[in-house]
Amino acid sequence: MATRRSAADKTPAGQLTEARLHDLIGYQLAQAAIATTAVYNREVFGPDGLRPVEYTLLTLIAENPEVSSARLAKALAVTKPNITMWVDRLEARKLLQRRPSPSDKRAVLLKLTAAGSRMASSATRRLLKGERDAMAVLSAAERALLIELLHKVARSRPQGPS
Amino acid sequence: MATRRSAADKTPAGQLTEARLHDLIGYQLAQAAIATTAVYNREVFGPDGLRPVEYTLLTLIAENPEVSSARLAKALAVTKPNITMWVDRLEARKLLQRRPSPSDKRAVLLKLTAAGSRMASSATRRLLKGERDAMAVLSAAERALLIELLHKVARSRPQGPS
DNA sequence: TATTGTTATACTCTATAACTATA
DNA sequence: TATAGTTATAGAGTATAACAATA
Repeated sequence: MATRRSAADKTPAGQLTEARLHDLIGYQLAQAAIATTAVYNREVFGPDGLRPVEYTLLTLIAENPEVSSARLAKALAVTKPNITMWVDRLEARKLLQRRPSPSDKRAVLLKLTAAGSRMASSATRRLLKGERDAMAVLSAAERALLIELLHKVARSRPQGPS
Repeated sequence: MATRRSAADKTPAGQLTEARLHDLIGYQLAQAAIATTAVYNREVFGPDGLRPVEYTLLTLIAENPEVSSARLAKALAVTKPNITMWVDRLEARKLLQRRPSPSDKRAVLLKLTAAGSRMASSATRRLLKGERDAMAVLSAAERALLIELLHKVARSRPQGPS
């Protein structure tokens, strides 16, 4: 397959031709991420000093109370030491707490503090509004469709016991 | 707006609930990128040792002969010193050449060597096939639609003289 | 034997600041 | 004054290896 080519086949900035990259999902994801990162930096990193990983961790922990580091590492496709480092920082900021698991004495259960919970919620609210405003070219239906298609791509991720 | 929620509202790996992140384009882009990165690593980084930025630079230069570093920096939303470093590496591998611009004595024009051109082309071929195979859940029409929606998101990027 | 989480360490990538040469 | 490109340097983020404790 080949999608329609047009004179608009230029990079959003710099005005370079990118016809050969047009059909590459990986490249187009990276270009789109430049836009969402700008929204993130304005709405969350600026006000709260939260890194994208930190925001994501807070939100996943909020929704999955007492989740373990190991499962978070798998969900985000990063290593365990990396999670340890971010959890250290979030704990130092008193946004979450570590508690020993009663059932498995190796495991550490993670739980947000009230402050962490509040910060995660307000960040989500600002992000949703920020993205909606910045990407007003997308209708509600188009946004929903985009999300579903991105889900399909994400689910194609190799699972494996890695 | 709120898109349909379901029991399938879990991270692809780790099986964590992610309902609050469901509608965030930035998060879903990151999750989708995990899948495309896996394809990239298998199809290009493994065989050719080319980093994603390197592949992108080669391809943009192939399509925009004698492009300048400054325009590439804008297109990829990175700094000029960063481009200098990658161009250094690509030049050391004899995949591209630097030539002084005749019209503007400050500028350096970039041009692929035959080897660089060959590598970029074959990488693109492998990536397109690799993505198509890995993301077979997407029909051709869905892939085309996804690309168009990602384009719309990318075009929402703040332009500015930065 | 495998897994959880941590520490110590090294590497990769990107950015900022300062400089030159030219426009 | 502004821009193109480079150098030098520092910072952010991630990974690998090795370990202790537990399953």
